[in-house]
Amino acid sequence: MKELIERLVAQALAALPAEDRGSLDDLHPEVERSRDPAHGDFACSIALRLARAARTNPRALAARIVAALPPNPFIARTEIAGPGFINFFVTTAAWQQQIARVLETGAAYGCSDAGAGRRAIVEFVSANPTGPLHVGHGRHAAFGASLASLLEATGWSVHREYYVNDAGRQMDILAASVWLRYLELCGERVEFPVNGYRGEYLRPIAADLQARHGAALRRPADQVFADLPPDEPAGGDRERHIDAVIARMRELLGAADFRTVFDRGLEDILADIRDDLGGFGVRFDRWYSERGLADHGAIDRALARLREHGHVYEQDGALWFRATAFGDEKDRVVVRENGQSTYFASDIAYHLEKRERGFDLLLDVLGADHHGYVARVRAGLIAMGEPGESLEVRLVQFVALFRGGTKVQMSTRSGEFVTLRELRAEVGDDAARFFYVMRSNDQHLDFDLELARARSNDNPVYYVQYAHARVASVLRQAAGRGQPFDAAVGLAALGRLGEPAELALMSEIARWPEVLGQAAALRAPHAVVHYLRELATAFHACYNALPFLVEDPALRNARLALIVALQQVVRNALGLLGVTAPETM
RNA sequence: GCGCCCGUAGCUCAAACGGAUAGAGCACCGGCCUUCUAAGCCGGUGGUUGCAGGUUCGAAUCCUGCCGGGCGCGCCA
Repeated sequence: MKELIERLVAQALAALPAEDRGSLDDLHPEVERSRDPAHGDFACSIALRLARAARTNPRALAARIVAALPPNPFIARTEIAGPGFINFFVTTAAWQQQIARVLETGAAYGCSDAGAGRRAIVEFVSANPTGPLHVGHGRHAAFGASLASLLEATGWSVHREYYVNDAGRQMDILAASVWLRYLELCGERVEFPVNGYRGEYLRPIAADLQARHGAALRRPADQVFADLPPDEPAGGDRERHIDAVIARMRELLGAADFRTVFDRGLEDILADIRDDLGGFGVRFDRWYSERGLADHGAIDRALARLREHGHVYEQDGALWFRATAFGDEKDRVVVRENGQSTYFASDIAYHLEKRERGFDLLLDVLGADHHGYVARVRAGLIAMGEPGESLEVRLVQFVALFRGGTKVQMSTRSGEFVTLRELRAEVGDDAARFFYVMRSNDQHLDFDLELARARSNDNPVYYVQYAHARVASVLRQAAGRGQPFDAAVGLAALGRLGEPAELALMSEIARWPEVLGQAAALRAPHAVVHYLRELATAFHACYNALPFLVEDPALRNARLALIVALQQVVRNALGLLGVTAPETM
């Protein structure tokens, strides 16, 4: 409906003399839902906007636009109100035909081709494979997955990717940690480094290693720790100590066996993450290896591009990228004095590689603590001759868990409730997916565990799912009475729908394409959650106000068509959020 | 110190590009089940949008300055 009115206004504008259109020819006729029913169903403020540029009276301009409006059977009337708003009153038939449209288009109702087939790569989660996902990653997963679905539903070609940080020091520390746990299993006495990964999850991985390789990777503990710089508890430095442990491990095992341990840790943890996310309904098209980046020469290509464009220089033995020339606050090292490329070099290489793969939109979902990284990577892209706007970053704020009124402390040490897996087990996947995207991604999220698991009317997930199940229940009742829903009869009798509660529900149903389009454009899955609540409210109100299973077959099937349409929209919207739509509750 | 994000009802949060009287949920108060699931509905109380200025027909939204909270400022990853 909104789209229709926008088209009508656009046509009216095109018919106006140039001086009325002002200089803003590209101005989109912005039609929005009226807040106040007295202002009609839709309102357009175009006259107010144009009046400034055209230096005319907005109300007079509005009158000229209205006069130029092509007649349309779905527009009952228009009026000019306030400073120059054009209010549109829609006919009942306009709402009714939306119901027919829902039944015709089904799962596609609400979808659009706004993205025009452009290719987007959505990178999200990308947590280091050094341990299980925690509740913060869960929010990234839920947000990223919903965002990807939103884009797909609005005509984008979407590729979902997880960047696996399988290189670098953190992974070496993981390998050393796995190995030390393995040595313990073999019977060695190990003083576990303060800076190692101390989580219990490494023990099964060490056991896996032992099952596969027996004692082949065992080395005496005194050899391992002989003459190492002391760890922190012994008055030393934790960083130097762990690095020395890693170096010793390499020395004692040799490159090949070091890699064996390293890969065991990486693969086991990655398998766990994959399984966790899969169970959470979050899937990726590709798990992109950071190591592969270097292997395929992507880093070299990126550096070559920077050189070509003359944006690097040498200083203090290192190679620097002139980031300041592209809006960053300081220049960045890309190749260290020791010849190794930096993490930043990998980052820009990865993003260049995304462009090489043909993506128009590089959408990164990152933790809020990574905001400093955005300007840098964009600078890199521009310097390499790629459009800076192709990179779009959405930051996800932190999650605080609450049980009842009290905050759940989330330190790794306390061993309390930290993993996504535990959260899923406690509240269920539906509630978790829903709650994670309930708030705008740039707001801190207070996740109320008790509310999420509550099987009560306070719980918004149940409230929405219940609307879906309730329709299913009504349909079962109808069938049980020997009067199953007859869509043909219902569609033919849509003209019978006109009660206030029915109109309100039809209007909400008609809003879904608007909500979906806007949620995708604004990258705002939370808008879908808010809509779902309002939609469910309109349905529950209708349920209480009117009986559906009435004697008159025409009216009965018309009402059933209405609630079947409602059910379809609830299913479509929940589906985008990765939440199930149950038949019974 | 510099930079980014945030500050809206008692609580948790909405409000695209500046639009009409700032909206929901929870909590609180009062009603509605012999009838399709009360996991529901209806009504009510509740606001100087952190503070002070500015821009204009119009500001929660844009600009400036302050106050409060979070995060970032490595040849770490």
